[in-house]
Amino acid sequence: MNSLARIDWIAKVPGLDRLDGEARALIATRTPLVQVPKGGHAFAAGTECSSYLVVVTGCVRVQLIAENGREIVLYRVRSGESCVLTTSCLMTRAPYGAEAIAEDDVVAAALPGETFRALLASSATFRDFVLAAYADRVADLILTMEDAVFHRIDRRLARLLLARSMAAVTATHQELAAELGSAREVVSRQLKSFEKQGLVVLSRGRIDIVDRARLVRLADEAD
Amino acid sequence: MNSLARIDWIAKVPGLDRLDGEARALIATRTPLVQVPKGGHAFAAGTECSSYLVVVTGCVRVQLIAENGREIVLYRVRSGESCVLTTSCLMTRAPYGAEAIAEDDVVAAALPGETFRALLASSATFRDFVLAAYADRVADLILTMEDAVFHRIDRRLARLLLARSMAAVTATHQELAAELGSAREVVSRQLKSFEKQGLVVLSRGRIDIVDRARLVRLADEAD
DNA sequence: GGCCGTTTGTGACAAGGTCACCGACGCTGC
DNA sequence: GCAGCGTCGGTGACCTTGTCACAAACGGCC
Repeated sequence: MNSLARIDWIAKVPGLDRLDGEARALIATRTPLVQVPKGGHAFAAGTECSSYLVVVTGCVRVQLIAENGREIVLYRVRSGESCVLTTSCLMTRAPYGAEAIAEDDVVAAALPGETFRALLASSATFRDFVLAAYADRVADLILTMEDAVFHRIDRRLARLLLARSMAAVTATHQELAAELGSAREVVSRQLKSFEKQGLVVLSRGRIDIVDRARLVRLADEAD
Repeated sequence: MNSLARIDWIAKVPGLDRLDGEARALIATRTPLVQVPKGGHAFAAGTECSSYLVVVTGCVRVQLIAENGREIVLYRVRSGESCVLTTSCLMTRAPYGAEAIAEDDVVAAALPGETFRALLASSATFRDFVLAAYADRVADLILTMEDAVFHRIDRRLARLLLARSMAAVTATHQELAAELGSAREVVSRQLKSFEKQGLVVLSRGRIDIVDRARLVRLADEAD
């Protein structure tokens, strides 16, 4: 971590690189970098939740989990993005069933509360950064909501496959279902149907897309 | 409006009343109060969207609308709350299908962009206000999402009826369906079933709750 | 009363979620 | 090789929810 802190990581983080010099200096001196190993919970019980987290490298997946085990992915937090959920979580004390899970080994900057407040007071560029982060998250949430509540599962699955692949997707049906907030059986059936239509070829843990054009047409159909 | 502006409305708005004197003075002098009549769109096309809106009196309903006409209510904005969606909308330019509709005659304070930025720079209490507003909205969104994606319609409807009523709810089945993001027929069927179980009595535009205790039990059942 | 728009009821069907259970695959250790 | 085991995928039955088409009931208003 020390070796990481010594190089100017701030310049390499999209968003943070646009901060003014003073803010960057403050962050560089006052902000510990924390690491979360792949699969680890980024802000589950126990983590000190009193800081404003900005992802430096890696990707964090934020998802809802129901009591019966069903899941849905709300959004992902990547380099230069901030998990505003953490902050909201602190401020409102509402314990919703959301989890943040590291999809790779993640390095994040953890701005302590006082540093966060000091930066907000002193730096216009930092304020813009924070507000933009919130705006993006809210937009993500609403898009996810719209998709989950209004759209058919076949379109959503088609879009997910397209978004995830060059030619093939490496994922279990269970993982795809959790992404969409659906059930494994539903995804399995839908994929079988795609296979019958000649859109994909299925094998264990892997979906090969053989007719991308038609899959795109399916994904784009109005509804 | 002038007569409204002359009295110290700020003191009466929850949240804003905790701002420091300087911030209150700035808001009082620089912020026009705008009115939206009942049923009007609070930030649809045409409204100057470049300001930060805080509701003074009345209630604004924010909802998603699908192409096929289905709707779902995301959250409501009441006195002292801010529709951060507006701000997000500005910043990200993502045109999602969200609408804000006045449920009563609404009066809102429209902080112009420069005033908003000036207050953020000068007032710690204002910053807290804005961040808290965001946090609340995000929490609302996530709770709504959890409910819509994971929970059964009978529980959700029961809870909605309970939340809306002392003894009776005045609403059409269509309105209840739009609140929940479901379809009118589904709500009608469900209400009929409630009636058969002796929980409610139905009449046109009105649902009378006759066995509140059992309705509560239904709403609280795990699932 | 008759007309008209709104609200509610209903049956048939499609889509999606749940449950139970099985079989197929891939790995590990022998 | 192969036996055992855990994960992954397939399937049928059934239930809930959403969609469609239409009809009946209600409440105002001439």
